[in-house]
Amino acid sequence: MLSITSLTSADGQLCPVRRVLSGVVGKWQSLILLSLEDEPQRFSAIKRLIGDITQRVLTENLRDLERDGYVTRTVSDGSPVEVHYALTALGREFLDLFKPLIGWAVQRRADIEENRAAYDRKRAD
Amino acid sequence: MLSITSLTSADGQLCPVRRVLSGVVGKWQSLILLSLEDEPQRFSAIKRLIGDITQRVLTENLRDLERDGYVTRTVSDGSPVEVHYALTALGREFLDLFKPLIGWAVQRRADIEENRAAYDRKRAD
DNA sequence: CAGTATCCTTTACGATACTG
DNA sequence: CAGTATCGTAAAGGATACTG
Repeated sequence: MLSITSLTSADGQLCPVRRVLSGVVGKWQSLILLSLEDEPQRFSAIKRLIGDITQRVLTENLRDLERDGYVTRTVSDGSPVEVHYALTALGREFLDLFKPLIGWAVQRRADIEENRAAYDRKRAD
Repeated sequence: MLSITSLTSADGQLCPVRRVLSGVVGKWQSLILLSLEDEPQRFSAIKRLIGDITQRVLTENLRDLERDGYVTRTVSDGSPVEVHYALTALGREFLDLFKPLIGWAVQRRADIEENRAAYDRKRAD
């Protein structure tokens, strides 16, 4: 049963399942995982692929993703160092479920924008 | 092609596709849509089903969901008024793609919590 | 009942400078 | 190169009181 009761919590904390989801569907996390889909990438490559993310925020998000087990972090000794990030099986599992959602957003984007515009036109009267 | 390039933007704005996703995978939106899955609900029923959401935030989120076309809002004349919210086809489409993600989070939750704990143990040395 | 209105706090994020 | 450290801002959300 995937009812809403499995996601609600009385106290001020997110229930564990919501905490899992919020750790991965946020503004940056899914984008970072997507940047690793084809092959492992170095820190600077991820940053370049995403474009509009600051170093600080990327570091922060990568740490959280590593902590939860979505990516691995590998440091090669040398100077300057190279740090490679790669998807784990868990990260790939998530991506496989999330990508259909991206496809849907691409398909439906125009409809949603039209809905929004229509709603705003009505309210403007 | 569902590459990352379809989601990145050079300027400070979210690209349109990311804007769509951010409007629906946030902290409350998916939960609200889930509360409407079986049948339309009144405002107070949604609030009760979710539990930890304030009236202000629920109102705000419902408006945005209505604006984008995920839910309809129907006011019955009477006193006091009854307001019913219901899923649209668009809202249902989203839920159909999002629910597998919830199922996955339920399955994987324990693993992820263990990853987190293991990571924190390492860092504690 | 279904909201508004106000105020306040927290969290995420951006910008920038610095470092092994 | 891959971060850390600091500072500042803006948006989301919580608490509470009020209303047609």
